[in-house]
Amino acid sequence: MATIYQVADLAGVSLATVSRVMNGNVKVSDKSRAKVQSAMKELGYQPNIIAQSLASNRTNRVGVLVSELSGPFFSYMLAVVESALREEGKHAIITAGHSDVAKEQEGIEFLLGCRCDALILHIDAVSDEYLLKLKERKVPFSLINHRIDDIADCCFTVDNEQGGYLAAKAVIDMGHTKIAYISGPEFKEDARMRLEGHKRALAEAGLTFDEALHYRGNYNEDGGKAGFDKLSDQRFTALVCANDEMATGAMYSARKHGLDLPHDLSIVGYDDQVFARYTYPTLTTIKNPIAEMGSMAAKWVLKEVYNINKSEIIHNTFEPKLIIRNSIEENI
Amino acid sequence: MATIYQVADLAGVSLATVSRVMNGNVKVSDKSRAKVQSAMKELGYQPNIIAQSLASNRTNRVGVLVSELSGPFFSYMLAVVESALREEGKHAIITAGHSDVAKEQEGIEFLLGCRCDALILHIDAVSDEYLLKLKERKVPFSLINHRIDDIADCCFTVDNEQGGYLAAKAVIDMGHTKIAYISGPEFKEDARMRLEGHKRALAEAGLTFDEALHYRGNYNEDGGKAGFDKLSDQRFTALVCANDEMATGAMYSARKHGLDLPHDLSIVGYDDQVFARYTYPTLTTIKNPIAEMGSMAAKWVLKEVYNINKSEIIHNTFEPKLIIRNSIEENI
DNA sequence: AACATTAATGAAAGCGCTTTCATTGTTTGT
DNA sequence: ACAAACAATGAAAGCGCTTTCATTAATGTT
Repeated sequence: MATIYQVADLAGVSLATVSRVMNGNVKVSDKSRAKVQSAMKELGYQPNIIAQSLASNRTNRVGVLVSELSGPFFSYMLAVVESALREEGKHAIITAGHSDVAKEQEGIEFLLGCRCDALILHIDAVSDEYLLKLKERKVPFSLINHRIDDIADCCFTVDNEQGGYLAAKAVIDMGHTKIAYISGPEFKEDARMRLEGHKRALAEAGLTFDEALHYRGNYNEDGGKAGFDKLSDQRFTALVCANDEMATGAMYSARKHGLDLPHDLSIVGYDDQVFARYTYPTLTTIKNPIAEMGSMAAKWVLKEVYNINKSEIIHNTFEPKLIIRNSIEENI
Repeated sequence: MATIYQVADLAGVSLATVSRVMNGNVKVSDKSRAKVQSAMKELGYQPNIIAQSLASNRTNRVGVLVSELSGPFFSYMLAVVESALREEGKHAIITAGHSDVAKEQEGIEFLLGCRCDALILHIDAVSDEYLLKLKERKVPFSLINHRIDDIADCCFTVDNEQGGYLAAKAVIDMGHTKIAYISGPEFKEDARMRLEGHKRALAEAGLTFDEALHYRGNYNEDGGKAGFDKLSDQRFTALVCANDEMATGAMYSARKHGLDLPHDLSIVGYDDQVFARYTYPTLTTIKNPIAEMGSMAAKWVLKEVYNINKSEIIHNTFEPKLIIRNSIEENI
């Protein structure tokens, strides 16, 4: 593998000049540049990025931490982030936090240990204090799906409250008034916000939120099943779930209880997982703009850390969208 | 950030000794080791892995190329690979090949440019010659889901022929004799092998493979729809699809044609995608041991490239498994 | 034509490690 | 007690770049 010395030799210039040609931030005469470039081509020269990193104190690595690597949700975001970074010659180092404080911190330390220039974090568990302390260390990072007011400019969030609102409104608009809700775990910010939005939609329609029609789930399919079982002695014509997994669980239980879906019960999910198109009936749900958020977080890093596309306009909040399928019906 | 010099100073030894303590491959007296370790702790020393890479010519990076980052299939494998590597302090650099020759080559070159110590490749399009030439360059790599005889020891494949066989056998065992097949794209090795297995099962049962009951699909949902539409003028009681997407497409079309599933038609998929549990009826399918393969590929790299767990036994072929759900029924 | 600027270049230090090789100090055998 | 062998250590070179600083060449000014 050719080194910069060999290029310099062949081109008849010093290695400093070769370096300048590569980096392009200092003037080099056209003649020298031409000589260097042809020497590079002749040798098939590829700079050693490790040496570049050491000398420049820039690794061109961006650490990405998501809750799970597997699962359609995060992997889609990863795909977007990776390609945006790669386009600019940056490498994504990815890892998973598994929604656990210790593992998330360990993941962050791991990425820091990799000497990443910046991090893109989708965290669930780690505390705001930890993150604020992290901000004081030198590594820049952005936050996906989590907002801390003091550092709002690097936070990219979707309006979960609005999503919760849209989900409830979908069935309200179809004339439902007895609406049950299976919420996500209290400790998750998005779960709390979705519930807020749900309540707002009810209030706006002049309906009261009834705790008897509320079950606190865990975001898993089981939670949906358990939720429906628990709620089944109540009367309601629509059921809104805080995510798609729980919605499918609820569908399962509802059918077990002999309900004809969607006729006897309208169900709404949240997230627009891939399988939402395959459930029976196909699931009406809320789609979060994951790709857009990932892409924006990548742009933020590119802009703030690498000074690429300085003119790019960064926005921090994203709107969820209602996806109507067959799991809801007019209430007659 | 503390450097090795500061540790050496504080410990009162040379930096060579500190380095030896870190790497642990050369004898150091207990006294020195203790001094060094306490100095490290005191300074909160973390070695600069970039400098280590440069000096040792080892980056501890493993490049991983998959067809798609998004989608449950690969992301699950990624998750397994990443955690296996991370456990040994190696970093996964991931990228996607999008089943396209140029993009796959570009991805490989990108990973090579990252100075990865090894690659784990899930390729669809690139030619065997290219890979064999790659083998001659110095970067070791392993292949997932693709076998080249000359370098079989680094290839990790699932027996797709057997999978095709199992899928067909599932409906044969239920008494079906008129069995249609929607295959995957010819250029994909796994698609060809699944078809082979399908034929073998038919032959074994004394049934003849009828080209009129065969549609060449594209592995997408559309392909499944188109396939069923095309086949619908034929008579058959079971339909085997070369993947789950096409199976759901076929289900959709079948229902449009007024069939009652699974009563009027038994359907089998392949891959056991997450959504297979959510289709209606839930999909009988073939599960590939993706996680096992990913894990084994990671172990191979660890063993061959990093000399970790030398005693680990590597095996190269994996068996698919039939997952029975509700989309098939006895033929009466 | 003599001088002041500016532009382009090269020499060399340094990034933080690993590893070779020479040099100590220590043990063993006789 | 003394040479021979060995174990532990340190000095220093080197990995392939970037970047500062000094130097030389080119250009402009009067």
